[in-house]
Amino acid sequence: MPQPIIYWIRRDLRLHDNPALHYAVQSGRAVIPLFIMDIQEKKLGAAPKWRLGLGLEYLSGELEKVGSKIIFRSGKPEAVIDELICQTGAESVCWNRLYDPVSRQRDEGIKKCLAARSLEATSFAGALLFEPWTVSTGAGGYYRVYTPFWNAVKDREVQCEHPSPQRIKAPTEWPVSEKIADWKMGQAMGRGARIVRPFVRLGQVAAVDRLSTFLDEDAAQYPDRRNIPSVLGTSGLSENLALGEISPKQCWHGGQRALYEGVQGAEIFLKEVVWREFAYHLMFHTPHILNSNWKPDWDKFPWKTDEDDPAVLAWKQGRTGVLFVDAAMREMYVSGRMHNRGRMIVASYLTKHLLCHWRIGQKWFEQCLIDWDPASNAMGWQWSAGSGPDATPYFRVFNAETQLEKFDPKGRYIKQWIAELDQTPSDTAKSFFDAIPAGWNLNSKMGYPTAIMSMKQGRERALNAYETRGF
DNA sequence: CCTGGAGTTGTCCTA
DNA sequence: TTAGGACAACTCCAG
Repeated sequence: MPQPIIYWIRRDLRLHDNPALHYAVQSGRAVIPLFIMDIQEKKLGAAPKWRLGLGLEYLSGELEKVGSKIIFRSGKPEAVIDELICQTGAESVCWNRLYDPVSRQRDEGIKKCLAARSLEATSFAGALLFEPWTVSTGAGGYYRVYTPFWNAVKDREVQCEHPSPQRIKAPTEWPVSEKIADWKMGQAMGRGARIVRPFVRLGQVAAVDRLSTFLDEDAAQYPDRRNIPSVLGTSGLSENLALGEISPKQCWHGGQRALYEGVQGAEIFLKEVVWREFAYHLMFHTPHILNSNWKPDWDKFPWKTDEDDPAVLAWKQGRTGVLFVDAAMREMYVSGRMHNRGRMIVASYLTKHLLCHWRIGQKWFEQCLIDWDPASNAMGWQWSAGSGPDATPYFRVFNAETQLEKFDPKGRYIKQWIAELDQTPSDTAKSFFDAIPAGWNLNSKMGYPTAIMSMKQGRERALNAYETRGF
């Protein structure tokens, strides 16, 4: 009997269209699915960490249906893998690739270590349609602008999906596993976990189900409804894509099918999937996008960096007195997500009206979003702030009041998330006060705050600062 | 190397 | 009421 193979699980919590798992199963060996709690996972934001824990528990259940399970271990990945190899006699390790600089460096090191001992280490493209080094401009560089990137990939052939394994061969004896519950991955969520839980779409089955419903029912109205924050007009799949509960390939093929059938919103949906690819393209080629101004000139811009600034606190707490901003911030706290339009508005407000550094917003999103993704989050914030590639022009300052009239004329979104102004507040709006930390000392009886910064004055101040930005 | 068209998501003023 | 242009300048990218 051949020696077992270790399948290292990272952000690919699915059985369907999982190239590394497929490879492991096809090898004919016994497969040992392994998840490692290493320093990177320990440092995840509160909501993403909690959500990852839920995803892992679900995946473990899925694996059990086909005769397998997850071995949970904590420690440095090299050491953990080494130990598991010793304990099981495995001669091979496989995984789906990640593209952030820290993971890349780590994985490269592990690959070298294993190769030096004549052990097989194989990695696969499971998280992206178009890996960053396979897309380049005519001059051979990477893309800095979305539209040419889109044009470069839109007609590419995308490989078929890998089928789900019907059965996964188990080792004759399972190695010991830690208990994921002991890791307390939801600890930092505090009492928010109970509130957010009903909003989670957990696991590959629900994700595929949502993709089908979206393509069959919602995609036709996607061009208009995706901009309305009070309705589910988007696919809402970011949460599942972030953890690999659905693959971009599944989205791509589904979208292509809809396009072929003449569904109105199909192309926009495909473009959105490619925006995710573009974010990874940028992160791969310019990793500094994650933590400093992509355009270094912006280092001179006088954003406020004090995270304890009362304005920053008001922004985080959804108490700026600007309805659209506050509704969106509360939506994030209660549901673990935020509508795309909300993200643009709160980001414009923080960086332009309040003149606060985009890093403050980026870090807060990293704590709060269950669909948090390093590449998309960084790109989005830098786009809003103006410091990023292909960014919005400096004079484009969102007016949260105008936006409300345009995209929420009946006040439905506000009713969903703001309790104070309402005789009979909605349950979601009330639940905000149950989700937030008790230390914030807020309750729905406090009255809605007056605006900490007027739309007009904030706009003028921002335009001034951005015009004389000193470079 | 040069050239020219284009660049996710807005706002405000004017005619 | 509505439609169109200004708001900057620059970089990107294909040809």
